[in-house]
Amino acid sequence: MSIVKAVRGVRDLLPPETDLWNRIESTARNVFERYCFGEIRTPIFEETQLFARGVGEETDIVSKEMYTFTPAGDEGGGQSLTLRPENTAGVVRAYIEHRLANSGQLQKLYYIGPQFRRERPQRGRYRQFFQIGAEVIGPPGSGSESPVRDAEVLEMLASLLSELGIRGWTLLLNSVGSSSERPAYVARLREALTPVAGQLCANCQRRAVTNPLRVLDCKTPQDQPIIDGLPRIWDSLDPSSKAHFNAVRAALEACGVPYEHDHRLVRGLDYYTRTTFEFVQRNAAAGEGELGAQNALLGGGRYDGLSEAIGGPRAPGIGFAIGEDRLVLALAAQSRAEVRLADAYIAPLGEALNAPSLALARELRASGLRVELGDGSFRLKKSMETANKLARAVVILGEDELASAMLTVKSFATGEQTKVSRNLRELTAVLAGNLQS
RNA sequence: GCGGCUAUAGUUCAGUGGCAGAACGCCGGACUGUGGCUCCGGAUGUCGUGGGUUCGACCCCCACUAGCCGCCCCA
Repeated sequence: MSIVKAVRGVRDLLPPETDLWNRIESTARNVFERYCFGEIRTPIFEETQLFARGVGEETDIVSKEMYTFTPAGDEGGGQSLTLRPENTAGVVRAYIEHRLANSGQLQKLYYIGPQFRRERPQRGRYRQFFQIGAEVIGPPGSGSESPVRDAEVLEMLASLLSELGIRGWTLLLNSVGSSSERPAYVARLREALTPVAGQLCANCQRRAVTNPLRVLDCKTPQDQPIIDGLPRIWDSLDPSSKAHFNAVRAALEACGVPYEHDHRLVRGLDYYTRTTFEFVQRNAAAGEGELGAQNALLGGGRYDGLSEAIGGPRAPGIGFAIGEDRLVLALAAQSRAEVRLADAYIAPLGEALNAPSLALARELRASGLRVELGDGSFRLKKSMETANKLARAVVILGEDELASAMLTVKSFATGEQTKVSRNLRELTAVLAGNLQS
């Protein structure tokens, strides 16, 4: 019989790597708290409609990457459901459904959780992947349209990456204009491409027809002079979009967050308007290669029309999604995960000492120490070997110790062995002292 | 979805058409109450799965599966 394995593109996360995941998540929660965001948890699947209308029917995500299924039977049978490929649409759906607009206030929400896309897996890209994201959304009049919200979110991200210890990131910033400016630009771009498309690489010849914006992403060196000569989206923006963008820049400069205005940054989701951004790690010295072709650590932007697209009231907003898998890759390259040693390993000498040893472990653990418990069937030598692998100190509990109420404690750091009375206060003092040395 | 590379011990990897290997890790050894370093010994295994060629396949061929790299796209 063949062994059942995890399906393609998904994986198990095991200790000690999960320590790193937990550290990333608690750092993110901590930062979000300081910016007064609250956590939202939306369902892992939604009506397929939500993504079709929110993310965009023509995007790759919706047209070919979704896990869509139709449950058979009972109530609501036949309804098409989809594992969420991203979380912004779900958050905005919840915003509408719970009438959060009625508070009149800005809503600041963050989420951490798995997302699902059926893409070809490779380094830094999985079919179940984890995103840490946040959204700032609110009705007109709540200030959700203000460029200071964009800048605040970007500044928060810069702080988060810095607190996580991510080095060598670059913030790429652009404006894709409003939902009316962008189609006008695409038309101009298409027109400009027509005479020169024949000189571009094969990829771009296809893109020029299917998705002209993507031509701007081309990395083929020979194409660069031609692409540089194409019209810039900036020149298609109206004065208010330009003013918005300039205000974001001014605020970033005021707080010292470095960025690059990347005229070519276009993003794949239909709902983006005005500000779009990515934080990429492409500096060789900071470990490029760890992320492979997936050098985007996070991406996001403004989505002033999303709520209306899925049937809600006008509710401009801005948000981002961090690829947690990629943060882990970037951080793992900087420091290898290590198994954390226990503060003490209790070694019972003989099975009769198992019970009193568990009682001792309970007390030490209750007082906050990390304690491993041995097994009385082990010989002392084996207990010592095991203890040395797992803990900083060993507490020996044999017949002598039981009779005298004096435990034997040996530090692996110093090699010193002492007798300590079986007293929680004294024991914890000795073990805590050992952690210092 | 398309293209390229890869799959051997728990891990990282050698290997040859004719007995399956190294390092690390693991277990054991004097010692029925003492770890780390060293020494000695041991097991590592359906050589990814299924077919085919051959007297004989871990090796050659085909298919499948998975991983990695790239494309597309994205976090």
